[in-house]
Amino acid sequence: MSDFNNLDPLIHSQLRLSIMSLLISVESAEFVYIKEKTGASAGNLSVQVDKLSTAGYIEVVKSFRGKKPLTTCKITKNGVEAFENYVNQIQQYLKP
Amino acid sequence: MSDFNNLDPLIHSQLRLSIMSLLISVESAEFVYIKEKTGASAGNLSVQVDKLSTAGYIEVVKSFRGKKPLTTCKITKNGVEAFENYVNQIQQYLKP
DNA sequence: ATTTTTGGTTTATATTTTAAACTGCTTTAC
DNA sequence: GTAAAGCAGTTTAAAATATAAACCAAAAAT
Repeated sequence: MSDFNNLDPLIHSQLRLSIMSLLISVESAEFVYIKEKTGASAGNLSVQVDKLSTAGYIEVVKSFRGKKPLTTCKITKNGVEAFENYVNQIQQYLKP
Repeated sequence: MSDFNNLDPLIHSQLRLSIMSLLISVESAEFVYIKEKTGASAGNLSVQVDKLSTAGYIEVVKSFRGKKPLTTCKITKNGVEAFENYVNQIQQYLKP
């Protein structure tokens, strides 16, 4: 069984993969920054950030900068693990 | 832009990725064989094979072995190209 | 001869993704 | 000062996808 089946579906998604691979290389990132970097719409990003957060892969903190709302995302230990797992698996499968 | 966006969505899917990565390393493969290797249900496999075929990524030939229907799949030149492209891109993005 | 199996396809349902519309506050323009 | 426009998101609804369930025709088994 060449099982791509156990590729974590929560990570295996265009946008969530972008988010995770951005967050893994950075201490934390603001919503707007992620939005710009990934090119996602605010709505889509909001939903996907929620999913990653619910899964415990990222931590989301809502605060304010001056008077404007500020949403900050940070990958969790679990998130790092899940992402590395995903990468290892897909690398394995797609090995030349 | 760390663009995962141009990861061909036709290939970026659990099952279709399985199918393609199986077909790329083999001259051709029978439906039943692919089904066993990937662990997919017949229905799901049928649909995804259709999509890859419609996209011109694989070629599907329906014949008979003895008296039983036999569906054979073979990756096309376009398919090889698309797959290699996909692999290169994701390798690039996920490079450690 | 009818039941089961094989090799699928079609259709319906569940899930996911994506975008459109909305909210609440702020700043700018008039 | 108040209406219009912007910013930073969220919620909801619609479109697309994936998956499974139901089905079909022929063949094999009982």
